[in-house]
Amino acid sequence: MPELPEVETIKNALVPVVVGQSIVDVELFWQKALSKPSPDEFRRELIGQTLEGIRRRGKYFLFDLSGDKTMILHLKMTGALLFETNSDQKHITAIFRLNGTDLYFIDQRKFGSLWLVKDEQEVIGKLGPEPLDNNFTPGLLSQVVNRHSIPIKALLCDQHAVAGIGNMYADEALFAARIHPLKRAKDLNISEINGLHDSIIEVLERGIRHNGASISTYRLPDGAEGMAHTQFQVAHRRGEVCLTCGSPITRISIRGRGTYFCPHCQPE
DNA sequence: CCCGGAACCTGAAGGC
DNA sequence: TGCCTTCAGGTTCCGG
Repeated sequence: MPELPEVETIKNALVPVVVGQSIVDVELFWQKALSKPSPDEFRRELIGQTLEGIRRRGKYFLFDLSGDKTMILHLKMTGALLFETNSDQKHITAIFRLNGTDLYFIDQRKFGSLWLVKDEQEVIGKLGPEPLDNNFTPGLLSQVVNRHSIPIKALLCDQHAVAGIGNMYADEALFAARIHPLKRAKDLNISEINGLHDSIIEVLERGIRHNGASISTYRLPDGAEGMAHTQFQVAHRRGEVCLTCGSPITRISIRGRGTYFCPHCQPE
């Protein structure tokens, strides 16, 4: 599932290829993916514009255009952005035909979303801090954590608390920090918060270094798989043992999300 | 404030 | 083999 490292990896792969290209045509096959504006307006406004840059905020892609609007895209759970296609691609949500490349927005479960807006804040304005920015300090994390009494796992997945962390990397960060996922956020002490801060950065950066995790449908734009899942200590390791202590990895459900952890390394 | 559940979707996996 | 159910999890919303 695309989380911060996956979105960052895709963005970094797209930039050298598509930035500078102009949009020749836009085909939208799943209209419900488009939150704003209307499909006609979307197509009319995009055609002829140049892609001037791509940024990431949390799990969102922000496409800077030569006009005064920004196209925003979210892959949700099964979305992918691919160059060309391997002929039998199903589930095409949209095709962006550029003057040098065709960019396909593929989405098996059709949860992905698109926007074209003047003010990007109306889409991403409520996101929490970027965990890989310099301003994401232990003190900032402490402020966020102390405001909530929900399980720390649930808080890490809340995009309004910290942006970009999803189910997989939340489990990985908590394992690295040796914190039980059900521990109430505000019950974390200073040293746990400091450790969690460092662990969040560590697991996200490791994810990026390994090109993201191909647990599900995630692919790089050229179709290659990421390797970050081979580094996972607990996430999606159902039925396996902890690489640190040999205890069986346990799976519980927190807020309806599968949560993997080591009960020995992450005691209550 | 916190939680559970539903909704949006499809395909994979498991049970019988 | 095949039908049926459950599960997967990013985000939002709604009710208790």
